[in-house]
Order: sequence, then C-alpha cells, then structure tokens
Amino acid sequence: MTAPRKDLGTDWLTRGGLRPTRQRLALATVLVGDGNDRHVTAESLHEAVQSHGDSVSLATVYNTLKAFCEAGLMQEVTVDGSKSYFDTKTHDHPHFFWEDEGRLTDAPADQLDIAKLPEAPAGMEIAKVDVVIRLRKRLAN
Amino acid sequence: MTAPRKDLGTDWLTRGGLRPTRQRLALATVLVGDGNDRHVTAESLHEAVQSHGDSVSLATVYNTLKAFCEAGLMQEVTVDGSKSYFDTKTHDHPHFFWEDEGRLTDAPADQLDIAKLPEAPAGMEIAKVDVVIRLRKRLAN
DNA sequence: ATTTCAATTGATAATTGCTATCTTCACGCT
DNA sequence: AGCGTGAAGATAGCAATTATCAATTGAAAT
Repeated sequence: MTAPRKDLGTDWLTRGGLRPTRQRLALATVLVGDGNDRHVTAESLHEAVQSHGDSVSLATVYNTLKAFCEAGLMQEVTVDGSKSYFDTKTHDHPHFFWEDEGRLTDAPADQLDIAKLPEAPAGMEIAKVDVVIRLRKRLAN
Repeated sequence: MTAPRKDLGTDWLTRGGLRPTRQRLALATVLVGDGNDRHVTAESLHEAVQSHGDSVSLATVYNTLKAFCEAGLMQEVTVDGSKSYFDTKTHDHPHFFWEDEGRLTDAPADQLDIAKLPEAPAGMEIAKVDVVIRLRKRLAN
C-alpha cells in the first residue's frame, strides 16, 4: 500500500514550509497526489481541481502556484509567450513542448548530453539552461 | 563602400516577398540596415524607429513583426512570459537571456555542442530546439 | 499620367492572462 | 472562547497583444 493521496500532498506542503490549508491541500493533491510529476497552467490546474470535486478560486490558484514556486516545490517553465507553465519537477531537465496541443511534458534527461556550453560573459553566471524541444506532428513521408 | 542602409532593408523585404512600404522599410532599416542581427520586442522596436526619425504606429509594429516572422525573415524567441522577443537571425542557435535587464543576445553557436538529444515521440518530429542560457550577475566570491 | 483595387496602415476597442486590493475567513495559539 | 496573523477570493486593474474597420497607399493596368 502506498501512502494515500492526501498524505503525499500534506508532506509536500510541509516540505515547502507552507500551511496546509484546504485549498493548498486540494491543489497539492491534484499536483502530486499520485507521486507523479505534472505540468500545468493556472487555467488547467483550476479545471483539474474543479473536476476533482474541490473548489478553489482562480485568484488563489495563481497565488498558490507562485507560492509553490517560491517555496521551491515547483518551477515555472517558459515555453509559450501567452501562458505560464509550471512543473512539479524542480531540477534542471529538458522538456518536450507539443505545439499543436500546447502541452508540456518532460523529455528523458538521460538522453540529453550537452558536451559543450557557451561560457557566461564576464561578470555573469549561468542561472539556468532551458532546453525546450518543440514537437509537431510528423508530416507524412 | 557597403550598401546603404535603405538598400539592405529593401533587399531584405524583397527576399521575404513583402511590399516595401514606408513603414516596413523604416522597420527593416532599423532591424538590418547595418547588416547586424538584432533582438527586439515590439515596444523596443517601436522606440528605436521613433528615435531614428520615422513614425510607425505600435499596431503596425506588431503586425509587421508577425509578417516578418511568417515571411521567414525573423523568428520569435520565447524567453519571458510577459513579452515577446524577435530575432533577425533565423537559424537555430542558442541565446543568452540577461534576466536582470530583460535583454536577449546571441550565444556563440560554435561553443554549443549537443552530443545527444532525446528522440521525438512516435508520430512527432522535432520542429526546433530552443536553448536559452539564463544569466544573472555573478555573486561576489 | 490616371484609374483601379487589393494590400496596408493605424486609431481605437477589445481580449487575455495575470496581479493588486481589500474585506472576510480560517488556523493555531493561549 | 477569544485573538492575531496568514490565507482566500471577489473584483478591479493592468500590460501586452490582437481585432476592427475606415482611410490611405502602392503597383499594375489602362
């Protein structure tokens, strides 16, 4: 038996030093309740919570996603100019972006090997390296 | 003697199959008139054209940037959720994003070597691989 | 050169995704 | 039970972008 959904969510919130309120727990449960990583937008998470039977306002979804990021529980991934995506996997790893569907998923990190990377210009340091592999439906061949 | 600014702009527009109107020529001149590549936002390009002495409405800057992208003369680079960046260099290459200033520049492509890349999932193909190296001021050490 | 007509421009309204404000509410403590 | 602070959420606000559409322009045909 694995830990029930809610406990995973509670642990996760505690790890981030966040008070486990009803709303946060509802969001956490949807996000990590099954132990898997997830990629969401504010909108998609809002819908997911609704259909899970909980009610959280959209404003709170935005606030809470930001809080989760600041607590180091999630990270924002920039792949589309018009929407923000959030990822529960917080270490550096490549992404697939399915352009047709506007969907974001993880790409297998062990299949990416950057042999050489430009150095940071003087006085600067590299904060993060984003690798986004943009996918489209293969044309018939 | 190199070709004057305007001619470079006209050639560039012709290459994209776009009618060289006054506005497009003004934008093209600012963008590629000196033969160098440039990274702009709608806003920054609008200002640049103004201070070059031409007048182009902001709406037209937006429309024209889109037209330039569709014509293959520029490409959009997604590095920031709140603004769109456009690049006159259209082939795949890495970018530096200076987070403090919100500025985008090219990173030396010859110093990037991706030895292994995840394969596209079944039925998909890789449209583009974005590599964004996010920079911040180096902390004192 | 003048006519013609679709392409282009741009002032403005509208939309979108997100953030700020602020009142009410809930949690944990005494 | 009462208190104080953090949290929630309805709503207003905001910034970037897109849509609308009448007036203008430019290139081709006459």
